[in-house]
Amino acid sequence: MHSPKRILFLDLVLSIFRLNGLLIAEGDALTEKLGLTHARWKVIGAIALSSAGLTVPGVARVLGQSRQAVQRITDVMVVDGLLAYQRNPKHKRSVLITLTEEGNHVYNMLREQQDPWVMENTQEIPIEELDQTLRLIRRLINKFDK
Amino acid sequence: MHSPKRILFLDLVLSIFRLNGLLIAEGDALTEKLGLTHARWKVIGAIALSSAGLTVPGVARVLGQSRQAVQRITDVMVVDGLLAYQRNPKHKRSVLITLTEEGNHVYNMLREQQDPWVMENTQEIPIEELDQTLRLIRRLINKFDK
DNA sequence: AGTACAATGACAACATGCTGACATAGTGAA
DNA sequence: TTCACTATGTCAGCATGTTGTCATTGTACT
Repeated sequence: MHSPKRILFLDLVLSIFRLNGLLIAEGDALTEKLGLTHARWKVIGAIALSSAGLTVPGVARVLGQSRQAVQRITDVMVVDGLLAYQRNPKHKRSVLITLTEEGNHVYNMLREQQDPWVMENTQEIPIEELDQTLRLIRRLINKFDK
Repeated sequence: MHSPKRILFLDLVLSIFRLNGLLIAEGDALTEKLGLTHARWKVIGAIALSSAGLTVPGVARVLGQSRQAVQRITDVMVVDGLLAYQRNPKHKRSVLITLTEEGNHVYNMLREQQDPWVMENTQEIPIEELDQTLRLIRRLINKFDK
């Protein structure tokens, strides 16, 4: 009952919770000067990693959040001039989200903060370990995302 | 600058965010019948696992959260009869949190739900992979937890 | 084409996290 | 003992997440 695997898995779950909180704090500290928050950092990051355009529900799916939560954030970011909604050729109502000029500028500044942060926190970690961890995380995501 | 490692790491960060949300949803679904939420079973788990008594700020430190957030949850759980505050011999103001009889019962039922859930979600995953992933996650936690 | 079902936007209610601020209790050093 | 500093409880404001609901748009099947 108290198998090593059970302990290991529960430990992993709690660690995910913990790391999530710490990453949010890191993201907030990192982007404080840019007027960003972790919620906005997440949205910008998701959009930046997507080659094709993303809609609001699309960002929500990437982040594993409700579309309403994302919509609230993007609406504010549009008002703030960081994002813009563009006509979606594939959907009349569901617009595509794009970075405005200012949004791009902020994103570049975000990158300037983010790059040394990434460097600092991955330099002693072999790329193979990152890759293997990401694969397991994704495996779990697929398990629960149904 | 868009190095593979950078992309990999940012992808990992976003995946952590996503898995965190999914795990919370899993936990909520798992404990729905017990009248618990993820915030509450985190607190119950922390208290149940502590041999010595825990204060509110103590729970906060274990979970890596603000004491105010924990205080709000425990106050409600005391009203609901799951927790009780006990005089703390070491501190006049900061009381100890204990599980009531009902709280203990709920914790045991939580375990009964949790065990098969863990079994179901780890049976095809080699223990070595879990272990390796947990080690990397912890490595990151230690990096950020200062 | 028509129709049932899914996806989306919009709004609301609520849960949970954070920080800030203030008063009080506890601790340790002079 | 006294005093500065820390820890705690408490209250408030706010950011961000969830679910629920409803109207509307898209999609797929007959």
